[in-house]
Amino acid sequence: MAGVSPGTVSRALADSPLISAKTRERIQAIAREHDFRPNAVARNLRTQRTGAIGVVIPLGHETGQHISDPFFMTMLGLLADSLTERGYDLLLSRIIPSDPQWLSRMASSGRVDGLIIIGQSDQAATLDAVAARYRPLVVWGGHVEGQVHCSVGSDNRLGGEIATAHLIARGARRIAFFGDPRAREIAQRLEGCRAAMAAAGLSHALQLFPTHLVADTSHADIVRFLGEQGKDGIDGIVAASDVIASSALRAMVSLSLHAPDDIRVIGYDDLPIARQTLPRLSTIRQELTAGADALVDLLFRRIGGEDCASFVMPPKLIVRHST
Amino acid sequence: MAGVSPGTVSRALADSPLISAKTRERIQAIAREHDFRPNAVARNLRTQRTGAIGVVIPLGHETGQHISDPFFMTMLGLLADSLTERGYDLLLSRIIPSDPQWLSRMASSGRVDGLIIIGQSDQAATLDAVAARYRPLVVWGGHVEGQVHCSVGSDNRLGGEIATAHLIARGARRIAFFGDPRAREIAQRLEGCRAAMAAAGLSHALQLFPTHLVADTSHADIVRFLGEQGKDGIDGIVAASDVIASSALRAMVSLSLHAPDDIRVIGYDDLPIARQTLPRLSTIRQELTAGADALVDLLFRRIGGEDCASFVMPPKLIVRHST
DNA sequence: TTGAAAGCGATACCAC
DNA sequence: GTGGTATCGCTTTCAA
Repeated sequence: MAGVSPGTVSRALADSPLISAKTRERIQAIAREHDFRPNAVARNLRTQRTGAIGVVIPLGHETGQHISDPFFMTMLGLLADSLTERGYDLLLSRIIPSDPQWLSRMASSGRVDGLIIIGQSDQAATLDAVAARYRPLVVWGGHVEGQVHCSVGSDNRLGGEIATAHLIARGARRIAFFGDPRAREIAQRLEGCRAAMAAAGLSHALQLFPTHLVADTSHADIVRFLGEQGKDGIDGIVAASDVIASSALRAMVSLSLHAPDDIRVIGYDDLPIARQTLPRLSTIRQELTAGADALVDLLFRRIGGEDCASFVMPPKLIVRHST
Repeated sequence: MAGVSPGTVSRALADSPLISAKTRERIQAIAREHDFRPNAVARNLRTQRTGAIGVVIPLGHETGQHISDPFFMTMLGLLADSLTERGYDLLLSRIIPSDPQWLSRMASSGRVDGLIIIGQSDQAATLDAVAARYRPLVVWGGHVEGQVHCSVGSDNRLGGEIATAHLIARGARRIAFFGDPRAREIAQRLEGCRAAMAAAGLSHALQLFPTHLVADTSHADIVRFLGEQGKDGIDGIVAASDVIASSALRAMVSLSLHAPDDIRVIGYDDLPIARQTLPRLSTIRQELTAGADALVDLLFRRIGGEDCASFVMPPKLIVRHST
């Protein structure tokens, strides 16, 4: 085309040092003129790197969930900022892991240089299996003893315990836990909740209501549950997330139940929405900004070959007006 | 490996109909055992399709902006839902178009099957140039006569006019427009604002304050501007977005200015945050859900070879308590 | 400093 | 039905 070999063109366009300045100039000029641009896919195939990080949201226990869920969006935004800052793109997938191969398919597809999984869902075993062979993998979620995959998240058990103890301290006795314990983080929060109830001698008074995470479908269920229970059935709700808590608060309004007088409600996450409910939501704060930074940081350390442990952050009680 | 040719393996794993059931079974079994997974990048290279759509946020006029901006995140979530529903992944890039090649590089990199651009920024000319040659491209933003690229967005000029007319109807006379007109949508909103002022014989009383879109850096500027103006300088603010409006409301609080009594404030977008300001924000609603669906729909029609026009949605005045 | 040629890992066409 | 083989578009040794 320009009278040189493809190899030379490649070098010229890559600003390789082992090429004369004038041939480089000439080739770049011609490339610009015919606006030629190297095909990234071919380059990826050859170099075995892509400059993209896969962000995946596994929905093992929850098929209806949308990416536009406030928690995911918050996390996603933070990850996007952090990754694009480092010059990486994000490949976003929502996956319903019907097929147990879902993760290793992503991992060895060659489309990404690393993987960030948001939430373990009910796939902790799969994550462990893949993590054993695929290094550049980090997970937002709960940590347990002996876990193979590297995770970042708050101490969910402690968070659940603090939340419940707070409700008890405020006078609640008949408490319901709203959340689906098939997800590891939720299971840990429930565990903490149980511990706090036991410590107060209230083990018998805990009800588990396995709300779906999906706001739309769960809301009707919540209304029904609260309708049946009334304020005589329960006087406290430990919600596994702010989204669930805010749904519960709205349900209470529609049933003329008042928070905190009739039922005290506490959430988890401290998303922006927690400040916008009526009454404003007491909750357990997770530092998502720090969490996202840690995820990205650990991921790149692992890409670099380093081996690094999970990162567990302390949860923090935020008292507002719903308790 | 299994005693057959690579071609046969490929067919077996792709469930091709021209292969015997038993060889298929046998090969798939072997593949599963050694957990072999085809390399997607190589496949992409050969088939020239990737199953991914690029979503890019050009920041031509605004380098500090983050993806976690509420408008982007809302739009991104809606697009992600819609695209993943159709089995496509999202490749998310934040691009600062210092290099005029930024778009065509993305387009012809072969990494994506189509491109959705969020906001024209100041790159409308580039978009037109690329759209002339690259079909699968749709843009969120403003539409102008003779525009080459296919866009989806609200009628920004009309929206700006409605917003301003509303302020005037509420008694505002000395109005400031907050927004950077280098972005096409903003320029159109400003144009509408000017028209409404002219219609009321108030052309002389319009001030333009070219706020940055970035919340952090602009806030201080807004405080300074409002401090200088005071309530005698202006009695109405037409903000180019809800984010800017909410920043203005907070600035007013810190200056002991009251909305709507001292200064009436109206936003644009009707994001969730508009309902959470104090006082709650009057604004011009854009139907983002419909917009995202339209973007995706038009994109796939264009990928299918169809030619389709821009889509302009009617803006709608939402009156709350800030005006 | 440049050219030739060997892959990267699949798919698809063409014979058999 | 299945096996060979060219090809997708680039990068990168190895020689010259």
